Amino acid sequence: MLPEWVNNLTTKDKILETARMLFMKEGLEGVRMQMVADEAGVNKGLLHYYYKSKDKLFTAVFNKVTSDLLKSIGDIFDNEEVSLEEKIDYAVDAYFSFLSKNPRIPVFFIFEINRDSGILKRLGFGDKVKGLIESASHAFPNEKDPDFIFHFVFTLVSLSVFPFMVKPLLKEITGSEEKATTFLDSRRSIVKTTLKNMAIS
Amino acid sequence: MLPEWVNNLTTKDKILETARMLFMKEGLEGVRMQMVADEAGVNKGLLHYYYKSKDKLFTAVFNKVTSDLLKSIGDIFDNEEVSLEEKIDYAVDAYFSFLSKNPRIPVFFIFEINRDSGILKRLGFGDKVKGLIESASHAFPNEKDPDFIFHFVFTLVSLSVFPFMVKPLLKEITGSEEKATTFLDSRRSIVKTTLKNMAIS
DNA sequence: GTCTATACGGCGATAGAC
DNA sequence: GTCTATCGCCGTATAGAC
Repeated sequence: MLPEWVNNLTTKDKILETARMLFMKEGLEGVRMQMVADEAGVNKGLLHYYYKSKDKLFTAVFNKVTSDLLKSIGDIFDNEEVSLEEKIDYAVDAYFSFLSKNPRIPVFFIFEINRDSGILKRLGFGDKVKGLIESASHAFPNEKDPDFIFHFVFTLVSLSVFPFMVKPLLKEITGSEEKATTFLDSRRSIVKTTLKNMAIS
Repeated sequence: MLPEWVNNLTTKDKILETARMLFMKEGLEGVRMQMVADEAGVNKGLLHYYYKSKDKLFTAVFNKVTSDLLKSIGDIFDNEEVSLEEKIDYAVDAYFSFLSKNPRIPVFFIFEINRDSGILKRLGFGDKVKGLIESASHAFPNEKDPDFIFHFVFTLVSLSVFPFMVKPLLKEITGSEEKATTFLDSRRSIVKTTLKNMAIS
């Protein structure tokens, strides 16, 4: 159930990593401390020893996940000075690749910000995103206005994230996991084309 | 907290409607039977009298929500024989309007299908969606191939639904509920333009 | 149909031995 | 640091009066 590499971590990190996987799938209230202990192969008492309470453990997980998420968006614009077309190809590929490796992050994040609307303020997440948009704008020809940049990135994220979030439905419609994955991949070129159309208009 | 019209319902429906609102925000495990009873202004025993168990109540809610969701997609293509451009305008406006009235449905639905992957099969939801895509395809000039139709509808839904799901983040970034709503509205024309570009290519 | 009282289990959390 | 035992509460569900 757990990936191999988790076994090499310290007990504290092993707990955090296990909790991350469980919380991402089941949400805060769907997870039992006993589950985390069992999955991680450690004693339940240790969870409280290291993280004090379930809420604190959850917050630690949420922080980890959101920092991964922010970094992933930052990374996709972090490429050399090439043509706009190439930048778009690179960005879409990078984002799809991140989502393939972390398919649960978007649903988790979106569920949580809708359930507990204060969480973004507590983490100062709004400012971090603003900084990120700022730096993303450097990837574009500077004649474009800020509003356009924001809409452009927003479209990129919408089109890339949504297919991964509805993958269970795609699996049900297409009839198999493989066909759903194939469809996901066929979306990639649609996203690229759509963004290129948007950039030249 | 509850809308006025709920008071006119039978006790059974009052419970269902209250449960729907709570489950949509908090998820299955985040809701207490006592909460539902208190919000609905009825006795907790009645919840079991009418719905037997929490799980059964939840399933009743999920059924109600998904049938609303399916109907909303069906409706947006249910317009007269006008030009493709007008159809797109109509479809986007109709879908945005539905989402404004039911902003929580997408997050709820997506969270649930990812948490309990068997739920779609149990409800026969895949077939219902396939039938819907079929009927949606009649809204398009018949020279288009089925794959294109599917991608087109998928793009429409992706671009429309995503902004509503991240509204708490938009609120945090823009600084106020009103500005977030304004941004949501500015997305509407982007979605229309994007779809028109896609249709003519 | 509606309400009260209560049974029963599960869960988060702590104390304390090793 | 790790493990066992246990406390106390909370939540679902039921029994039974009205």
